[in-house]
Amino acid sequence: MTYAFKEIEEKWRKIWEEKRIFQARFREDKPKYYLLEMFPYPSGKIHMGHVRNYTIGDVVARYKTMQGYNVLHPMGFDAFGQPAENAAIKNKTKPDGWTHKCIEWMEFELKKMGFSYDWEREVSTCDSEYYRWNQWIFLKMLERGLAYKKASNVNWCPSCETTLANEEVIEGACWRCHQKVEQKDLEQWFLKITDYKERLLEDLAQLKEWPERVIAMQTNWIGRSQGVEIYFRLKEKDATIPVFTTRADTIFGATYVVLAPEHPLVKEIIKGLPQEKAVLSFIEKTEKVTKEIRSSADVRKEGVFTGCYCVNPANNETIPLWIADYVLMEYGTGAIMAVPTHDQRDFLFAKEHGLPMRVVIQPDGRQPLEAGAMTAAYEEDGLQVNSGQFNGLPNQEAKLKIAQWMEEGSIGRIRTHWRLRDWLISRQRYWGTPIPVIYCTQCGIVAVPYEELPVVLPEDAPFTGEGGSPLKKVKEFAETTCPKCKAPAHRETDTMATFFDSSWYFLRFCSPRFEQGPFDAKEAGYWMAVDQYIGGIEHAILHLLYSRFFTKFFKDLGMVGFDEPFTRLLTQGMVLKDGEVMSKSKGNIVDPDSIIKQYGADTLRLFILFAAPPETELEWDDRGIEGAFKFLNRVWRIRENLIAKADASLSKALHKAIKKVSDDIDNFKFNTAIASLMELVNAIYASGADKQIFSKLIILLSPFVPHFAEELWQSLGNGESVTRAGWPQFDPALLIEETAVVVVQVNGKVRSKIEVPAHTSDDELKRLVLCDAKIIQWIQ
RNA sequence: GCUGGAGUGGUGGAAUGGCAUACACGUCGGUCUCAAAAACCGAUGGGGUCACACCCGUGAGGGUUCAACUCCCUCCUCCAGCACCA
Repeated sequence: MTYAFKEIEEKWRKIWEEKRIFQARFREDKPKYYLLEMFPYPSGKIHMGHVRNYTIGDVVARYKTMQGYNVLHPMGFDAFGQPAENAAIKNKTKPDGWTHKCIEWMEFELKKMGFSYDWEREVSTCDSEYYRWNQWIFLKMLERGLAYKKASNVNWCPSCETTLANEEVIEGACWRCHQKVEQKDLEQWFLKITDYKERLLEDLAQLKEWPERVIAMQTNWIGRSQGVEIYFRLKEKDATIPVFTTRADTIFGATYVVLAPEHPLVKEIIKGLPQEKAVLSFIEKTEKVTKEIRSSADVRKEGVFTGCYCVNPANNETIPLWIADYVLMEYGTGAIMAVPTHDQRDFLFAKEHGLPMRVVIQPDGRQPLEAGAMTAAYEEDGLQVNSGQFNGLPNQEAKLKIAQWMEEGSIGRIRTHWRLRDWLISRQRYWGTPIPVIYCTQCGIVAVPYEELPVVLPEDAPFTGEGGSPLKKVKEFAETTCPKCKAPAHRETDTMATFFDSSWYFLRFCSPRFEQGPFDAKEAGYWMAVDQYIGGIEHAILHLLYSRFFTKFFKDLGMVGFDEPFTRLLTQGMVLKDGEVMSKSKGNIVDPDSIIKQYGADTLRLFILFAAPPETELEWDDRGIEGAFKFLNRVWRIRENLIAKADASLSKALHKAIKKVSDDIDNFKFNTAIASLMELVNAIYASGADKQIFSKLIILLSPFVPHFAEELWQSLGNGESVTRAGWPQFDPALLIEETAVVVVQVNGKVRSKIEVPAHTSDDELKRLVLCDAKIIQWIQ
């Protein structure tokens, strides 16, 4: 017989809901704990990734509650976005209806897992009561010059028919549909995240409880690099080319300068030169080649001589000016000084085109380099040569000295360069937050007045799936009057990127029905920061960087008093089947719902926690789920075999387990926490448990398998819900062993084990060891 | 190329520098049963032995240490992120 999980789970879920047992109240007198899992996109069905993410969070939430914390554990939906729109096009429905149906169904599925959410705080980003605050935040940014519109070359996904932020382009493809991203010149809305680059970088140091790799990824993404901007004057022209370099120490080895084909100066300086035609045709040729092909490593470096010369400001040498496709307009100044001897790319280019080379750094104590004989650039450290007054210095030292020297002589400037670009937020799509701006022929760009928010997304829009924002075609929406001069005007018809919505939802959860602002500063002051955030690694840059940016913005507005929104971060691993990510196309999906039907939610929760540590990938295993189910039944049967008074040794085993489970949950080692409970259960099978010990076991199990634990807890007559039971304390006295097994090694090899009383003195121990028969034969 | 992480039984995975392989799956054996399933008990890294003893063993090779999966050095392989970033 197996336990009746279906009835049990339904029964307790209903009772918990009726008693509003997970409701979080603003109580400044109590220590708080804000536990948050990344809210889902309402696709309609939950998958194993959700189950894993939310089960991990639920264990911690329940554990912290039982420890006496006032826990905030909310849930909501990241409900704007393209899938709803695509579904609408396909099924000829409305995104709104489709989304709400999905939310309803997903809520139902999440509830079946027994997660301890305070559903009264639920928010959906597609509700105007939520997105009006997106608009409010946007206007605040507009006021401060942090939101601006500019024409530029932007990422364009041809299949989603919309622009994309840099962060949304993964290996040259759209993060959502994996189509190749193109470049387009468009006028778009940007957020000036670059104003916060220093703080976004520096404050990473505060995030001591974030995974290192996320810190590393963000550091890379922000991409600070320290160097010098050096000015190369053109010969016989009135122009100067600034180049950026991190290797000022190699300036005396710069034997030519290279511009990116798109460099604005190019067309101007080649005018009338014999090379003009060749240069123009080269530019045309590179334009056709996509960015992706250009940046692949094995492509030959192509280029062309401009016919112009410039002057190396360090040694006043006249050097040629080239154009090459390996120089990128979007990094640095779009121009480089080429040092073929000490940069591998320059080396290849110089070899290809027969350009001069000069060694300026010699390896210390090794065979000196000779430019003509080199087969690769020498990029390591060494001593300066051919470098005027800097000869003989170690290059790292020279790097600083040369930089200072150039600043003093006004031939260069010490500069810091950043990789981070401003965040492109306009999307040519319908299902998102309307950007609250009006265009007036008289007044230009006019903000929608705060009192007119929200700018509501019209319910009806034509979804043909053919080009352009659907909102453009909704006259009642697009046509309006200017708030300033009352003349006819039209609205912005682009909507905001959905990452805008999710950049502050954690603040909304603190006071989800607040009407005077995006959140109540007082309540947010109590609940924030999020003590523990849990979600997928795919947001390591995107969502996590944007949320950090928003938080700093709110701090500047005086709305919050902290710099960072998420104190501790856990990124959970993916759920695999047969070594591959579960996906429809591979047909290897295990549907959580079918597992719940067969074994119950508790078994699913237990398996997913036990099978692997949370940060690593988890291989789905049907036999493993069977094992989890068997374990629960094994626990279940203890109740029928309780004895009057358990052996003292069992009490010790229990206290050991209490310590182990507590420590392990604190450190997210759910798999070993469960293993220690299995050991305790094995001990109970060996010696028999009494009601008191069994009750404690149930408390320890309850964060993992809450329905199961609640049923046993109450059937033992323990009264009030196990969720209110209080986390057990272990008695340190019981953890002290009376005897210890001493392992005796001779020359590093285990030769004997002897059991001695706990406080045996060293001398006594030595004596015992030396007369141990097994040891004697090894110490001759 | 740079950055981060990983490599342990047949499998998922444990191990503050101190008994490598906890716990589970699988397999084998036993109890119960006419039988099977379930349940319960036990065995289970490799070599070796009737059985012990003993030897080998945490990707490879060195090193530190009385003692290394763990620390240091040099490699290899795999995963992830970024990448003609000047």
